[in-house]
Amino acid sequence: MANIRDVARKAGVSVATVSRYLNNKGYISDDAKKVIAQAVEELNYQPSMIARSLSTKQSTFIGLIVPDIVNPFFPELARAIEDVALAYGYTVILCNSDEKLEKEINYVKTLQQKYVAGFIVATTHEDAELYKELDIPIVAIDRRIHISIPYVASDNREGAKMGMQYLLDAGCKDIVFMRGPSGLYPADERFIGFNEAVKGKDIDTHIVECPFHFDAAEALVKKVLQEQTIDGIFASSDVMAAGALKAAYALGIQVPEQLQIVGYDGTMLASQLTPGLTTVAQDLYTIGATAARMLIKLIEGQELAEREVLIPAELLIRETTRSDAR
Amino acid sequence: MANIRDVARKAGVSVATVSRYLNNKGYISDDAKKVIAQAVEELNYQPSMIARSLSTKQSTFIGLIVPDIVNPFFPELARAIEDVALAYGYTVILCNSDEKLEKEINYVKTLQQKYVAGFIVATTHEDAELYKELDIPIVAIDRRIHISIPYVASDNREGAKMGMQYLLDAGCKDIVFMRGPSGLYPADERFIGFNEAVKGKDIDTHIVECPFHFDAAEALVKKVLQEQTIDGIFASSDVMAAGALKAAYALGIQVPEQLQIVGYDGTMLASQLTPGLTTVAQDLYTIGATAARMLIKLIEGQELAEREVLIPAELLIRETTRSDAR
DNA sequence: ATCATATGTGTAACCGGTACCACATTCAAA
DNA sequence: TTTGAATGTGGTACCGGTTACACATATGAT
Repeated sequence: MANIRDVARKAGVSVATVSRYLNNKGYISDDAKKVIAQAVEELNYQPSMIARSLSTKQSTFIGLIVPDIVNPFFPELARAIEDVALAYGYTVILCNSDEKLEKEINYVKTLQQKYVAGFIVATTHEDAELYKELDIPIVAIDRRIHISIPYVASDNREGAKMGMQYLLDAGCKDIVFMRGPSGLYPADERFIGFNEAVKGKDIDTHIVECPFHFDAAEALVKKVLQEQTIDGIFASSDVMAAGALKAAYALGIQVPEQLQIVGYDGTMLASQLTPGLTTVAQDLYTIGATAARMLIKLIEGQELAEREVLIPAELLIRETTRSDAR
Repeated sequence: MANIRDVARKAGVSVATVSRYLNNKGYISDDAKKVIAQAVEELNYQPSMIARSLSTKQSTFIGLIVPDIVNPFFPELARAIEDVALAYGYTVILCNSDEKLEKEINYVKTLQQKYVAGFIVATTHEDAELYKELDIPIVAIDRRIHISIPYVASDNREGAKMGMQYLLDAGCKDIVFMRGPSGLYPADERFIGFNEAVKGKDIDTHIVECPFHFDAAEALVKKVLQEQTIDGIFASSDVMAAGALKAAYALGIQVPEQLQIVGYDGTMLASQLTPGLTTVAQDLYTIGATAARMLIKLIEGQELAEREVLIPAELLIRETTRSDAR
């Protein structure tokens, strides 16, 4: 592969001029531009990002740390991030932390050595010292890290309120709220939203805490449904809701006739389930794209208009709830 | 951040000695080792991968190109690849080609500039000149590129045969086979396996071609079910099967009582559906891990024992088929 | 005693860019 | 005419590693 000196030689100019041309920086005559463009073309020259990185101590890599790539929530986010990163000339490095802090730390270290330009992080471990002390740009996504770190997520509180309100309107009187792990910011927010919707209403609610995993949710709901009669479940994620649906099915409970279910997230999974899952949809694409744009701004030294952005959620009504009940 | 010269100075040796120490290469006295280790420790030194890459023209990045990250099949593969890459000190760069050749080409170019060490590719565009001409290691996964390029996938032919056989054993007489896009290697292979299972049997079969997308599958199956009576569907992917399930549900057709469905892939989706989807499970983790190990061998200049490996598939029997029919 | 080989270390060129600084030239304002 | 800013270009040190080569010493074989 040709290097910048080859181009300079062929074009009959200095490497400095070629470099200026490539970076659109400083003064260059039209003549020089033409002759360099020609040489670049003929040699099929592509600048080495590695050399550039070494020299500038910058790179066009973005590290994306997610806790569980198999959870459909994260690939949808990743897709959006990837899209805008590509548009701005950045490349995304995928890191699956498996919800282990240790792996997160390991990744951050490794990627620093490789000069990543910034991180987008969905961490399980809030308030992690790790990130606060890093001197490269970071944007937190879905899960907040620290007030000092820019954050983008959906409006979990309003979303949960909306989902719960819908279940109430649908006539449910005996509702299980499956909350996510306590201490996890979005899970806590959704819980607050749920409480706001329920306050003052004359209904029975049961709170259960559940990790964002299918199997755990299924087992938990099965147990709950065996112990008491319930006519509504509001799950804090689509995966959980899928587990709930499966549990109801196993017990011969009809959805939505006997039991209505609302999920959260708005992933593909929700639409692919049978019956289709009514869910509070986060605008995953917008969240991911916004986070990516914010990070790139940060990387390029621009100011952020807002350090915290909440994207409104939207209720997607499908078949696990009864619209006729309204 | 400290560099190698700082370490050398602190340890009172030359940079060459430090480099040798770091790479475990050439002769080094125990004294030198000790004093360098000390200096590395004190300075919290971490070698720059960028500088190393520039010098050696190698890197520890692996490019992973997938056609659709939102399809649950690929994240599960990615997870495995990522796991073994990490274990060997490599980092995975995620590229979502959106099934567009143009994006694939763009990625390959970009990553070459960044000196990726190799690619793992699931391409939609077989026989792509692009890859044949690349002079860095490549492993094809799921979808074959060219005989010259190492390939790992599940044994699609046997898998399809097994799935179809099961549907036959379950008593289905009127079966729709939803094949994937023709020309796509795994789709063609599964079709062959299907034919092998069906040959000489006295049953009606209907072949429909369908992309690996939920919506298309749902619409197609709905149409088919309205036009004729069917008692079995063998779908070429779990996502397709989910669409079929949804279509049956919409038409009030009971699964598995009136209609039995078998999927293909063995993704999480299959287990999360209600009823649970009987499916021919590819060992996604093994496939991904094997591909990653092969690529790393190639990168490190070792010979491959086999250039083509097929991982056996396994039938996962769940609730969209009737075991009692056997 | 001599020579070959193994062991150990340092110097400096090189990888492919960037960017500081020096040096020309042109052109308009003073 | 002088001055100085704007425009245009080149030389070269530097980023932080690797490694070929030179050189020194110890060890063992002949």
